[in-house]
Parts: sequence; structure tokens; C-alpha cells
Amino acid sequence: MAERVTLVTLAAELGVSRQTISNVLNAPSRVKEETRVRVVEAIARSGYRPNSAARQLRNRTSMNLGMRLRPAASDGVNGAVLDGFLHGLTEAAQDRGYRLTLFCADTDEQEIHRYEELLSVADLDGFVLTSTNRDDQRTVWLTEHEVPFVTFGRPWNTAGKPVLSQHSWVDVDGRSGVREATEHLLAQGHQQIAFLGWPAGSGVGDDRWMGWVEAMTAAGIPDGWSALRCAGDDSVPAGSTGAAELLGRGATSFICASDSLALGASAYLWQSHHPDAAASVIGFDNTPVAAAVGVSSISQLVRAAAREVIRLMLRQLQEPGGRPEPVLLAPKLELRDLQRFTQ
Amino acid sequence: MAERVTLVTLAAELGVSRQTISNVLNAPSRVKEETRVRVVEAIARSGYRPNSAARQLRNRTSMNLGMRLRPAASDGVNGAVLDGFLHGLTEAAQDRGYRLTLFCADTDEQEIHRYEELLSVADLDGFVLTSTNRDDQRTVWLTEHEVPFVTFGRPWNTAGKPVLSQHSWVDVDGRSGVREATEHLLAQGHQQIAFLGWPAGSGVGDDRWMGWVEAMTAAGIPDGWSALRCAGDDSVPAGSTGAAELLGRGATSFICASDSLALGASAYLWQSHHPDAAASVIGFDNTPVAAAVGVSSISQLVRAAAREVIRLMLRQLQEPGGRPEPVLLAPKLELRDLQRFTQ
DNA sequence: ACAGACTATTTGAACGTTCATATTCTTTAG
DNA sequence: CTAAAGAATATGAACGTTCAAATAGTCTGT
Repeated sequence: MAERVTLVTLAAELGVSRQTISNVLNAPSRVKEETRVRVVEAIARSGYRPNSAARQLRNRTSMNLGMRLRPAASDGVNGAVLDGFLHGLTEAAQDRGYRLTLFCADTDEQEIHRYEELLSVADLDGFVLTSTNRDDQRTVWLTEHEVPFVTFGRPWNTAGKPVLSQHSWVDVDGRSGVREATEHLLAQGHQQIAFLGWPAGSGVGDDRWMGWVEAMTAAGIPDGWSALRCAGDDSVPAGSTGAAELLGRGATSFICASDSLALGASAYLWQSHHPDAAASVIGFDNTPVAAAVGVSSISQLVRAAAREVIRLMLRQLQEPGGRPEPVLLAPKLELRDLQRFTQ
Repeated sequence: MAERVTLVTLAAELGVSRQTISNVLNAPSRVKEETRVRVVEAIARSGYRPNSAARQLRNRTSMNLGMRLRPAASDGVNGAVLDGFLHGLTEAAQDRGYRLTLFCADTDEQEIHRYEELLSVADLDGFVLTSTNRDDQRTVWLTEHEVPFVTFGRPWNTAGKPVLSQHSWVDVDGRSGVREATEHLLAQGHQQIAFLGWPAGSGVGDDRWMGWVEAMTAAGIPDGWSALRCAGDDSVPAGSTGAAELLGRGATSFICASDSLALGASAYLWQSHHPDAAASVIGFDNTPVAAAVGVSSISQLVRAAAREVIRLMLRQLQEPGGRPEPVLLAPKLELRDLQRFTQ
């Protein structure tokens, strides 16, 4: 077994003191250029790496960020979104020298307990929250305890509208994504464009819905289009049911609030021999399934979002009192040709 | 800000020494029952938690396990499997007081570099490996450096057969799963059962294929069934292509090596007006998509697998010299009714 | 040549544990 | 009543780092 290299052993070998090496790493300006170079070379040669436990003990900082891993959504189609986000987050954190620690919790309340535990036991430096509720208690707790955090998702208040943020967040502008998708269908000549969403009241769902309303209004589509809207739960069957109904009301194309809905709609339309309508379905989240089946979808660009989250987190860690920053990313419309398996 | 509770402050408050409290936690037998109770109560009352950085520094042990997060598979449908595994792993680790640290790597070689780094910097206690290659270099390195690890997936040697394991692993018995699924179709009266898989040579793929061969042989199906096999890449379109070809050769039902293939097969059969054949497709992995669409599938029970991985890991951590243990779990056939969207 | 002002480097202490050893207290036997 | 043995608890040192303060080294201007 190779001997462990520490500040002390390396210092002895070089004939300098611990602190000099420490300074080379943490405050290079304090050290003469010549020694600095000599030390840097020695570090590279010896493979020395500062021990994080010792640093953590001394600095109360662990270079570790925490994130709750949520159980796969009931439906599961959309679970893949957080999967991509997690990957991007790990990567971005790693690039900056941070590590990611996962934990589980069944409820938000339990999540807060885990914060407390992880802070005192493992000195986590901050947390990333993934799905923000209305009047989220977690953000209240974290703010009160002055723990750095960034949310992926806007804070929505009781009225279901985004509130002026007390904290940094990153989100994807669903409204503009849906608007753009609607405009795309309009440009293709569609007029009877339906919106397949969720019951009014959810911040995210209403936001996406508004994108459709805006585009349709702006296009000056004659009256009646606002009835081309259907709300149900977030599932494949709900997509089929909704599509059936909207088709009956004359819809020729469909914007859906999720890929689950889009998948159901597309399958129904195809099977009921409306191939053109089936090809004019646009989903949301750009899940792998939509890609595999060839359904167009609005992509959240989760990798970019993850990178932004880490950027905001580091800003907070560097200047604790800083002003919170909101980041709203534009999603990207992924257009595809529906797979037609019959020749 | 609440004052931090440490061994010293708590000891002072109680009028005992640091070490006594430490013993209550780590070696209760050394301490008089009466004091033990008194200390335990004080710990609960004060909310004291041992600081893990200090423990880590002293013990060279971090209660932290590492796992590489792999980029979502090209296809993505099957990515959900590792997602469920990750969740189960986090949960099981957490229940035993361990935490999970994620990291990224592009290649196996890079992964080994990360092991080295994480071991010296963060004193990780062990690693969980997810996809084992043939003659996996990572397991070689970890064994040589006496680092505890468990793989999810059998070690396959160059011949593509499972080797006598030098290390602990957990895997799902794909062969028996496929055999069971085939037997299920046989019991339903099917004889022309096709197998839609990958090119020969992959350990996992060949193993699943063998399950079909075994069941068909055992059932004494008349000659000719062995031609009802198709191999392609792991994608939805490949499933459709394969199904089309096999249908031409007389297949009435289909066992697939993955849900991607099953999805493609099912969609093709449905669209080409073979609803009965479409309803007799069985996939592998029981992904959320298969569930959503109503395709039957063989489930890997990843949560149970994750729990086993943690159990084996803890065994290794407790007795470092112990004999490696292989665990082969039986998968579970999930039968579903295909969603029929047309009335 | 020397005080004064920097610059560069070193030393002691501390972060919160646990191991090894030392001390104190309790019991038992002679 | 005391010595010895054993049980219970306490103390010093160490893990590897960084902060704060101390020391050594270099330069400037007179």
C-alpha cells in the first residue's frame, strides 16, 4: 500500500512548512512565485490531494450538495426528465469540484428533517430542490436557517402565480414553449388547434395553457377556439380520451401539456385512422419515449438548466448575502416525423 | 443560530467525559447501564449528532458509497431501469446510515481515475458498479486495491459466459424470466412464439435468448421454431422491423429482449391489423412506458436488487476478508391488457 | 548602517472524533 | 482492614487541514 501523502509529509520532503503548501492551494498570492512553482510541481509529482474530511472539519464546508431523489412519478413517462436533470447536475457539480449527495424523503416535512440531519452530520453546503409547491415550506425553512439553495421550478404562490422570488431559481418558460409550438402549427395552416392539459389551478399547467391562449389570440383565430381545450390527469389514457373528445369538436392538431398526454392522443388518433391529426400532436418534456415513437415535443433542455442551477448555487456560496437571481430558460421545439410502421 | 452540540459540550453539561459518550454510541457494553441510559436521554434531548467529518478524519471511513451515473442510453426507454435502481439504492443505503455520492465518467478508464480520486479525497467506503463488461477492468482495479464493491450485473468473461466470481454481485435471472414468459404463452395455446433480441455475443442478450430456447425445447414444439428469431439493435424501429419479418414467418406471439423492441413490435402489429398478435407481445424491463401503453413485460425488480446490493456491501465492510456472494434474483412477469383506444 | 515597512514563511492552536493508556472507583479474597 | 483484581470513567494524542499570530527575510530611504 502506497503511503498516504499529506501536507506534513510533502512539506518535509520539500523542506517547507505545511502552511506554505496550503497557501499555494488556497491563497497563491501570499507565496513567492518561485516557491509556488516548486510546490505545484511537487504536488503533481506526488499525487497529493487535500483530504476533504480534514478540510470539512476545519472549514465547516464539505463541497457537497444535497438533492432529494423523488420516487418515479405514478405515470413514469415524465420521470425521465428528472433523470436527465440529475445527470446534468452531477456533471456540472463535478466540473466545479463539488459532489452530489442523494437522499430520500416521503414528504416535504420529512425532507426538512433530512436537511437538518445532513447539515449537522455532513455539513452539506447547499441543497437543490426539484419540484416547488405552492407556498413551499422547504424554502421557508432553508431561508430561515440561512442555508443556500436553488430550486428547479419557480415559486408559485397560493394564487398559482409566480411570486417575486426570495431565492434563486431556474425554470423553463413553458408558456413561451407552448406559444412557439402553437405558432408552428398555425404556420402550417392549422386553425383548429386544441390544447390538452390538466385541470386549472396548477402553476405549471396554467402557465403552459396560457401560451396556447396567447398564440391563438394573437393569430386572430375566429371565435370558438377556446372551447378546444380539455383537462384531465397526466396519463396516457387521459390523452386518448381527451383527443377523442376534441376530435369530435373539430380539432385538427393538438398541443399537450405532457408527453404522456401526447402519447395517448397520438395513439388514439392513429388507431382511429386520422394519421394527419396524429402527426400534428406536440407533447411537452421531450422524453425518450416521445423521441422513440416519433412524437414532436417541447424540450426542457434539462442539462442547461442543471448547469444554471449549479452556477447560481456557487454564486450563493461565494457571496452569501447576494441578491437572488431568477433564470427563465427558453425551451426548444423538437419536431419529428411520426413513425409509420405500416408501409 | 443554535450552538452546535459536540461531545465536549454535551459531556460538560452532563458531568461526564467525552469518551464516555463516545462509548455509549460505539461500545455500550463498556459503560454502566445507569450512565448509558442517562447519556442516551441527554443525546436525544440535546439533538446531538456525531460529526461525520471528525469521524471520517479519525477512522478513514465516510459512510459514503460511490456510484457512477451513466448517461441515458441512446434509446432512453431502458434508462428508467437504472433510475429505479438508483432510487432503491439511495433508500436502502439511507436506512443503514450510509449516504450515496454520485459521479460521472465517460469511459471505464476515467471511472477508475475517479475511484482513485474519491478514495483519497473523500474516503469513500465502497463502490456500486452498474453495467459490467466482459473482463471488466474496473473490478480488477478495485480488487487489486482492496476496495469493497458490489456489481449490479454478473461478471461475463470473454466467451460471454458468467465466470466464477471473485466478487459479490447481484443480478436478475433473465433466462428464467424469459422461460417463464414463454411458458405463459405456451399455456395460452401459442406455439409459434418468436424471440426478438440482439445479435449473439452479448452476455445479457444471449442469456435471455436461452430462456426462450429452453422453454420451447422443453415444450416439445415441432421443428422450425428456432427460425422464429430475429436480432437487431435495441430500438423501437428495430422492434417493428423484426416483428414484420417474424410475422411473415408465421409467428403469433413475441418475446422481446427489451421494452424498446416490444414497443416497436406491438405498435407495428397493431397498426397492421393483428390485434391478437399485438396483445401477445412481452417485453423486458417493465419500464414505465410499457406500463403506460399496456405492454406486458418482465420486471427486474430493481428495488429488491438494490437492497441486496447494499446488504452485500455492508457484509464486505463488516468483514473485509469475507467470501464474495453472488445473488441471482428471479424477475417477475407483469401481465397487462394492451390499451385499445378505438372503441 | 539602521529603523521602518513590507513580503514571505513558520508555528501553535483548533475543528470533533476515537484509540491507547491512565486513573479512579468498586468489589472480592485473604 | 488491606491488597489485588476488575469495572468504569477520564486524559493525552492523533487524524489533516486552515486561521491567527509570530518570526524571519527583503527592501527603501536617510
